[in-house]
Amino acid sequence: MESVDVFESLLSSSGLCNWDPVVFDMLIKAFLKVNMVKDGFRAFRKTVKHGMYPSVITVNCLLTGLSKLNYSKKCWEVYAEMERIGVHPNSCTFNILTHVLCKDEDVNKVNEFLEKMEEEGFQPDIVTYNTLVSSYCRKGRMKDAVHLYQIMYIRDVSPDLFTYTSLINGFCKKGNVKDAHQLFIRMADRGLKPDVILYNTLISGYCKEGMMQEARFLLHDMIGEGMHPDKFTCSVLVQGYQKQDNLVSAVNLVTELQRFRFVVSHDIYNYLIAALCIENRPFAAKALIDRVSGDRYEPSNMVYGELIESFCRCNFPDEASCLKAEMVSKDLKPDIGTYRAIIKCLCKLGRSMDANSLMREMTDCDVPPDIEVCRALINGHCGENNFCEAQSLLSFFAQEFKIFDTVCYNTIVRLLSGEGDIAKLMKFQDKMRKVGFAPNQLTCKYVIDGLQKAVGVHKINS
DNA sequence: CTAGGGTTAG
Repeated sequence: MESVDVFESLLSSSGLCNWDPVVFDMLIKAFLKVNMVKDGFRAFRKTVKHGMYPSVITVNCLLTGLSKLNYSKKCWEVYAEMERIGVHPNSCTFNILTHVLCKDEDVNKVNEFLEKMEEEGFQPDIVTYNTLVSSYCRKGRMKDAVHLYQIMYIRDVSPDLFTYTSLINGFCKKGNVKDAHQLFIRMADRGLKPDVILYNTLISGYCKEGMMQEARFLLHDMIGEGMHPDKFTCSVLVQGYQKQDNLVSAVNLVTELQRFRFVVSHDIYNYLIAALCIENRPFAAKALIDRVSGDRYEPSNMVYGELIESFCRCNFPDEASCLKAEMVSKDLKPDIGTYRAIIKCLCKLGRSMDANSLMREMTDCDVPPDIEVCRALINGHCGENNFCEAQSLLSFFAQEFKIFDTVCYNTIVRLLSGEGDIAKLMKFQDKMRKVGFAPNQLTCKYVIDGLQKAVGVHKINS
């Protein structure tokens, strides 16, 4: 839609000045540069329709864009079009299309295509070989991959880091870290220096096999070589430790990397903090936050929530409240789950009055309480023999928030019945009816129990 | 300087 406008306006304004058809070439490239592949494709078609020829480089950019979106069919359309209008493909074109064929798992077609490429006078180069090797590796066809790797030496196209990364990754994926490492050593013998991606690949292989010591050794090796472990390195190692339920080592690793001032993604911090919270180790989680918060890391709303809930599960409501206050001071809005956790925890620990004020705070912040909050408070007050507060909360929740918790209602009825004060019971019943509570079977049973108790009748049936 | 090839895993 937009490309039509841009193309047409470019076309219409070209009459007003000296212009060069290269502007349309640039337009296509510009679309692709900002990842507007479809617009680039449309602009390409229109350019051709108006009898102009985009450059090979531009067509190659277009093919790359289409290939990345897996629009294979469109790639071949473009290729046919360039033959038709006489834009000669070059080695990049062939490599891009080889990649397309490899992705589509068309092995026979790949060979056919390579023959055609040679007919047109292009020898497969390092990129062509790497594309093929990586394709074999991805499909787990290591024998074919290694065979091609040997052919590269024969044809005097020396394998490079890309080749080795594909092969090492291929072996690792098969669980064959030994061969992967051997290749790594051979590569070094041939004078190639592994880069971060290559280290990551092998480290990931070891992590997948649970060989964390080897993985860690490689990490130190790469640091010793002056390389900077990246997010990828960190995430692979953390996941490796996690797979062995070794959260402590994962946390230690991350703090070590952070001390070295290497990039640790905030996702990793979030992940580890969440994991510690789930394992009910809120103090460790809090310590991790404190240690890394200098690292431009700020816990999100969700992380705070998880931490607070973890403290609550472990019966540390004051630590939880403190964090909640910290959230508020940072203009983060605690959600219902956070409030609910602290309220439940306080009630469980016999501090229902403290929970009350928290409930007031949440309603002041326009976070309406839910039935769980209602139930926790009422049960809490009942447990602390504060029936009065329980009763007033029951009607408060009903009136203000339309929460009618029959379970709580019946609990109070049962307790009042147990006290044997019929007048009080009836007064309560009456009040509750007015705010909208309807008694059910269980309510009636409790009321009858209360009456019997009051008049001293012993139960006949138990 | 210039387009094309290599790393996790959900």
